[in-house]
Amino acid sequence: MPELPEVETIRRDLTPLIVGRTVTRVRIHPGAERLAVTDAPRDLERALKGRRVEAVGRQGKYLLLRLDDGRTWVMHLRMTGSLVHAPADAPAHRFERARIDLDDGTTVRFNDLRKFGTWHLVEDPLEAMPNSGPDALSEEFTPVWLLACLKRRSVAVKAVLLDQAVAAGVGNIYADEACWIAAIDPRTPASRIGPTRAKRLHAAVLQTLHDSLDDRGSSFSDYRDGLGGEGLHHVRVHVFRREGQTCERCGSVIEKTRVAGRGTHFCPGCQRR
DNA sequence: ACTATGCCCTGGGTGC
DNA sequence: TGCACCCAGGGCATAG
Repeated sequence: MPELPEVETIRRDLTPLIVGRTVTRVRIHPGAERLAVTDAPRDLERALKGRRVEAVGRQGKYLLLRLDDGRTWVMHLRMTGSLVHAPADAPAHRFERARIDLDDGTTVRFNDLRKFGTWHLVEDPLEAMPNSGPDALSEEFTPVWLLACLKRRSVAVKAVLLDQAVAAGVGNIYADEACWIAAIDPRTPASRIGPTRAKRLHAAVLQTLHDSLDDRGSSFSDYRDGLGGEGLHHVRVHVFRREGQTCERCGSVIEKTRVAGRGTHFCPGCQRR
């Protein structure tokens, strides 16, 4: 599940390897046609051939490859996607869905078990992510903004954290982790969170994202960094997928439930409504 | 405007 | 061993 720390790790890995490189060929493999959203696969392959990558950016969970014709190649990895830089002769991963050849003889492979990943080729990145709000690590994501978002919603606080219009880049892992760090029950109605707890929750979101970034992300299942390696953070989480284990803060047994349609992990002892 | 639900997709795990 | 079934979930479409 690549969320903000995982996508940012990939961005940092790929930047020195692909910026300044020209795409010599793109192949979207049979069965992966849905990867190409804005154009038919063959058209997208043609449009990308010969383009030079000027910069690799990120907004929330989207990776943004700015090209020399001014357009942006917007990629989303969804749950099981990865982008791995590899030599031309490296064997294809079992779930390789597309391959990008570069002018220095290297490649980037797009691997994606569940085929949920998307590629957009657009003039303006916002076309590909119309519902994206402030990136969770940007200056626009502030305690005041978070409080305002919480105040006007009746759903669970975790559902608000998962809303990409509120804090782009936060997904299921880090929403659970942030609620634990802030000692807030993820089921709490959002509008009941006051200024004090909103400030605490905001700090918790930043903390969990930075902690994971320091570990190059979490590899619970399919996530790989830009070099094919695993992240290290999944062994350092506080609650995510730790149901039945002991809470390190209060000793209670961590529980799992469903919130906003997502598996949700929390400590019933120290996370308060 | 908000909220809930289903869809996309496939491997891995479970139970019989 | 085989098979049916369920689960994982980000973002979007749709319905209420």
